[in-house]
Amino acid sequence: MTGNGGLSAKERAYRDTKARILDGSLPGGDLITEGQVADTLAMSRTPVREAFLRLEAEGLLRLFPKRGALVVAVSPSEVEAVLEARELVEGHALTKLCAAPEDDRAAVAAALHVVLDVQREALSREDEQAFAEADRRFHITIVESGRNPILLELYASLRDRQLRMNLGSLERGPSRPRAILAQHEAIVAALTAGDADEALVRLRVHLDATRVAVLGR
Amino acid sequence: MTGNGGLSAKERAYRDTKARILDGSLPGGDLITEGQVADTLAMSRTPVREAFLRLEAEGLLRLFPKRGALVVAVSPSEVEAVLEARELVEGHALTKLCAAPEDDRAAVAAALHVVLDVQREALSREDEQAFAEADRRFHITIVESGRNPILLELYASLRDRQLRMNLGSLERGPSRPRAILAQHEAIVAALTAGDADEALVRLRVHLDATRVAVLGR
DNA sequence: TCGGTGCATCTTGTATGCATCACGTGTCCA
DNA sequence: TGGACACGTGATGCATACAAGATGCACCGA
Repeated sequence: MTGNGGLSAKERAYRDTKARILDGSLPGGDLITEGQVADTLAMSRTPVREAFLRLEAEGLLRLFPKRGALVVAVSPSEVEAVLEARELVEGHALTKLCAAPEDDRAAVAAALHVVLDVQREALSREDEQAFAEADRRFHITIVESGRNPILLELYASLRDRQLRMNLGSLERGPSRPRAILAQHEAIVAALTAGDADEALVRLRVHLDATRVAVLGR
Repeated sequence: MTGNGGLSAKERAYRDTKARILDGSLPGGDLITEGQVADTLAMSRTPVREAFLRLEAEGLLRLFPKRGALVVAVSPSEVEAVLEARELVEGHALTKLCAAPEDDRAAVAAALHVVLDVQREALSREDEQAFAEADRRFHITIVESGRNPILLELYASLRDRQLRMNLGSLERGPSRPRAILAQHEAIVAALTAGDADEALVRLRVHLDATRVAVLGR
């Protein structure tokens, strides 16, 4: 054991850089270099380079040959694209679930109720971190129920971009978490009833609210 | 100009390896190494390494630390996942299109008719290559009409995997191209009529036929 | 003053060397 | 006979060195 926590240098470079992009300490539009990151993390450029390639594939960086790496800024059109893709993937999972045997639906609904309990508790404690994590868990649970690895992976990348979008979110008052929770509950209610159309409507309401919170329209 | 066609070594490694995976000369289950490919292409391991990482992200390779890279075999469940995702993405574009202004729909339909002409002509010449290219063009055109870069990129990766699936395709008789063409025509007809439900049905028929051709069921 | 040119500098692209790790094999001992 | 273990082999992981492109700026000439 090297004592570094078992993480490879590549993995450290990837996670650290990604975290800094997602939490906003590397703002969109910034031009960063392999050398900078390598120095910061006390490693050579090689693993950093591989991390950059991966981040480019995820759409968080844009690499310019011999120039550097641009932290991609979230544009309104990207927000729209992300939300459209999310609606498609999550909606598909919900539809599939409503057409599935009662037992499957009940199992997922039960899992979602657990997540909602956690989220409610986080809200009462005003623990933003835990609330966001539960939010993530909620949506992932829905998509996972679709049992399609390709769509699940796409969704993971969509959630990452969503995180960044939320940073510049306009609406950040205390009423928003409550609204989110209510929207989640409505989705689960429709799902429990096996009403696919209603579930899709509720999902759309939820994502529309997200768009308004992020874009202001 | 360096005379190498303007392609970086990384790009050559990526394209060459990908091509060899897609055309079957590197069959699924094979274990390849960075060194082999580097020697073959007369370059160092570094660019090959980056190509491997990219291919892993696309789901064509699976990297085993300190062991090598496994060319992933297409499993029946992957076929199902790809086709499900294709139906979702293409169907979404079709739905969107049917809800769009008449002019937009007509423009896409016109583009599709052009592609179909090419495909018909390829069929009459029995030019498999051209037929497959037109097939690709047909579906890409549909997805492009959705104007969502995220979904379009996902779709491109789906098509790549589809290519490999077709290699092991069971049904390869002369009747299959004709059937494909007819299915395409049916989709365009529904689209021209602006009938979203019908278009979705026709799409499903087409993809079901693909599944049967690949999996035999 | 203005536009072109050459250079300093910064960055990535690629090659190479070494350390490390995983696995197969053969040996030794109970 | 069978299992543990040391070791050889081959692969990757990472560091480092060097090559080459891109940029910005000082400098120069008209």
